[in-house]
Amino acid sequence: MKESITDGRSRRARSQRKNRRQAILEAARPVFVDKGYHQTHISDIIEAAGIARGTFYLYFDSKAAIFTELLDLSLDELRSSIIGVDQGEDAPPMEAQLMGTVRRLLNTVVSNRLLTTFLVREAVGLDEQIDARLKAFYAELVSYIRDALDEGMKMGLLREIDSEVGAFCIMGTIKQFMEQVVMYDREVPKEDIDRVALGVLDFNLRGILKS
Amino acid sequence: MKESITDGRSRRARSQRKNRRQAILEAARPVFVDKGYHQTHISDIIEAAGIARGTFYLYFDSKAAIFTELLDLSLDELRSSIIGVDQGEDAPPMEAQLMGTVRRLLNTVVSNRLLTTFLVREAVGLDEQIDARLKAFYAELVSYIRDALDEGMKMGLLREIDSEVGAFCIMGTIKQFMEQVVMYDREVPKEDIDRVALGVLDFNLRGILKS
Amino acid sequence: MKESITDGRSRRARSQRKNRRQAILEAARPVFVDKGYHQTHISDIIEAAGIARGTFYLYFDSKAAIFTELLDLSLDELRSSIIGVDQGEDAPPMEAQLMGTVRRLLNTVVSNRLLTTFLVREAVGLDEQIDARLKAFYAELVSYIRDALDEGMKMGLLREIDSEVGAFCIMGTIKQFMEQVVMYDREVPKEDIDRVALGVLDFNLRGILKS
Amino acid sequence: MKESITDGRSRRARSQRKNRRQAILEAARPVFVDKGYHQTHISDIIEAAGIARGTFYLYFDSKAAIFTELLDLSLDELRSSIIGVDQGEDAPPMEAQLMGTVRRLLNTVVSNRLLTTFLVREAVGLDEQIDARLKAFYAELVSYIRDALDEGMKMGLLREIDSEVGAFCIMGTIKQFMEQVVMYDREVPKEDIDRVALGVLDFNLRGILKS
DNA sequence: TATGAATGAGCCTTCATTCAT
DNA sequence: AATGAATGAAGGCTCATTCAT
Repeated sequence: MKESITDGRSRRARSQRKNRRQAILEAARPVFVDKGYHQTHISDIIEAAGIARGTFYLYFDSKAAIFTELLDLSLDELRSSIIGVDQGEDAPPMEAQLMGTVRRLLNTVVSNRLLTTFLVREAVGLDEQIDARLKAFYAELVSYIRDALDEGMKMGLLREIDSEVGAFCIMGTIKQFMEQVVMYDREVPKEDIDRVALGVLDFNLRGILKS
Repeated sequence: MKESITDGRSRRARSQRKNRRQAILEAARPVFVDKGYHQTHISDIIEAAGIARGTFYLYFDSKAAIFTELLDLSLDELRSSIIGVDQGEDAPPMEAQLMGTVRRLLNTVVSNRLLTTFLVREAVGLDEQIDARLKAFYAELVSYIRDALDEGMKMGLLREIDSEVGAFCIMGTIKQFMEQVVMYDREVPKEDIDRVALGVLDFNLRGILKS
Repeated sequence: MKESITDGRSRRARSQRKNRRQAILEAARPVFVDKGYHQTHISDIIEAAGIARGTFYLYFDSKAAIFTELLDLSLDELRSSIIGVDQGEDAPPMEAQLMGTVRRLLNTVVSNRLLTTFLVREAVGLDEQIDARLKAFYAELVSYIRDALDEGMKMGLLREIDSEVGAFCIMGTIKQFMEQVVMYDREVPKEDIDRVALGVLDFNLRGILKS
Repeated sequence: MKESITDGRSRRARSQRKNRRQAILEAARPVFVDKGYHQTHISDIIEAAGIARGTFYLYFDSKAAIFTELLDLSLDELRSSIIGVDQGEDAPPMEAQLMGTVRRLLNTVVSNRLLTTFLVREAVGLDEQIDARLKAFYAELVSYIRDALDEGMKMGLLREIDSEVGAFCIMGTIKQFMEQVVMYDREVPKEDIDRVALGVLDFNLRGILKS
């Protein structure tokens, strides 16, 4: 009896469940962003989500769990805004491609300030697992950049530099940009982003030295 | 009467008092570095320092207070390793001077890993005051770099770039370096530092582009 | 939706909540009476109430809060045993009326020794707020008595005395009686109360002087 | 050698010691009065006395000890202002004598507000020993009054009342007066005291009833 | 599935007292 | 006798998590 009608029900249920999870996640995000991990209490989350205390634990194992999940989501979003630069590696000139990546990245950062905040503000020390996550993400990014640099050198487009060092320098400029965005949380006009993106790109490409 | 005996006594007392403070400070530093602010309990500190609970509060007002002091010390150390580059602005060639600064900075970072960890790991969200401290420090640094860039441009040594953007890009490469150092907390040989410092400098000066 | 289910549930919840509060209050009262404010620890209260530490803070903000509430309750009980003397001011002879009040008051005091103890033992100095509460209560009482005296004088029933002074003298005899009751915490037989009440009344009415 | 000169020294020493004790006591009194027992910390006392922490414990065993001593002093002062009424029991008319006592008592109270505060404000619950002290004092006072009443009745000067009840009623009016004095800690002019003392006496003697 | 009352481990801080100098 | 640094027991309160309904 119960089983017979389960199909429709459980579908709905499952979908509802997903929605609930999603809703809680979305409700929690700005809270975490606003108050930081430690200052965000379960009370804040359930209040923001409009659910009861117990309900929260129906969908998430712990405070750390929801935070980690949120972090992962953020990382994925950011990741996907970068990856894809490789696609169509054949034709477009190197510089244009890089410019595209940087611009895309910065735009993602700006339009997802909440997301970015995690990566910048909640850096390390919360939880072993979270630490590892972030570390891995950045390592991945650096590795990705390094490969791109190696490729560029092989193609004769780039100077012969220590690609490891170059990669994390680039990583550094990007992170710093993210931090700026997070810190001055005013609205940033599109053209400003472009100007800065261009500046960052220019810096990374040519450095500061004349000629 | 009180004053007459006090001289010798209080001198000793004051000196001892300073020593105690210093000792507690030094004992607390690695604990904070190791476990992070939140996971460090007063118990850990007093155990490390070999003092009683109450003694701690004889020298520091609170956990936040000792942490802030430690942070300030770190900031000062780092600051003093940077500032001073301007001195003798007349003769030494720009590049050499910059190289000196970068090398000095990186060396400071490496040889004070504990110190560096604060600046990188405990970034934000602990305490309004601590946040402000860090923010101010980095702002100061960026401002310092920007001035140097403006000067360099005026002297015709540097390309005409957005000095604001350039400054925080450089800041970013430095911070990233610091992070690397902190994360992989193996011993780093001097020559490696030099290699990387050179790499970072090279990156900042010439970027990655050929020619 | 939330509201629709809430009706029945929350009613029960609210009622239970009230019960819990009440239970804690009742459990705390004898503890406070027995050990005094400062010697009563949260541990004592929760032990007496048979609840967990956190539960206490679910219902009361602090130790001071529950004490204040208990005090207020006591004051109210006592107040209500006094006020009402005015009612039916037309017929009953002054003396009988007063006798009634005094008897009622003393009876309240005796049958609520716990209550009385607060007013006598925890006098002052615990907390600004608590102090103010007590002061206000006694001021109110004195004022009430003074008005009654003034009325009595106007009606020609009482000697012309300084009603202010008279009022606090009466207040004093009452408080002293309360103190006696609290101090010798043996059971007091009804007839004793009556005897003493009569004695107090007699004293207040006629003083000690012959004729 | 040491012993030979000890006479003079130890005399001076003993005298100094006495002075120190006295000085600390006097310094502590207003602090206790101002802040109450619990809010007065050893720090406050030694600061007021201008001595070192350890020195305090050279003269007093504990916080409770100095408080108790201060209390005893106060009680003695008050006691001595009352007792003495008996002296010259032969001639002076009862009323005059009583009036004298009351006036003397009230004056003592007013001119020793610090002293009085102890008896009123720090009433009970601090310490078993202190409690007992106060209880004993008041019991003694009541007993003294009761005896006087009994005497007065035997002499045919007073109405036949329950001397026990009468005694504590009188005690109550006195205590209430003390409280008033303590609570409104403005300066009270001599003539006011007299007026009130007269009022209190009048009340105690004749009550409130006409004729 | 949802609720929210209950739990209790854990932590920071205070302050009377001791004791080496 | 005087000092004041050191001690450590003790207590109020928080908050993530559980569980009966």
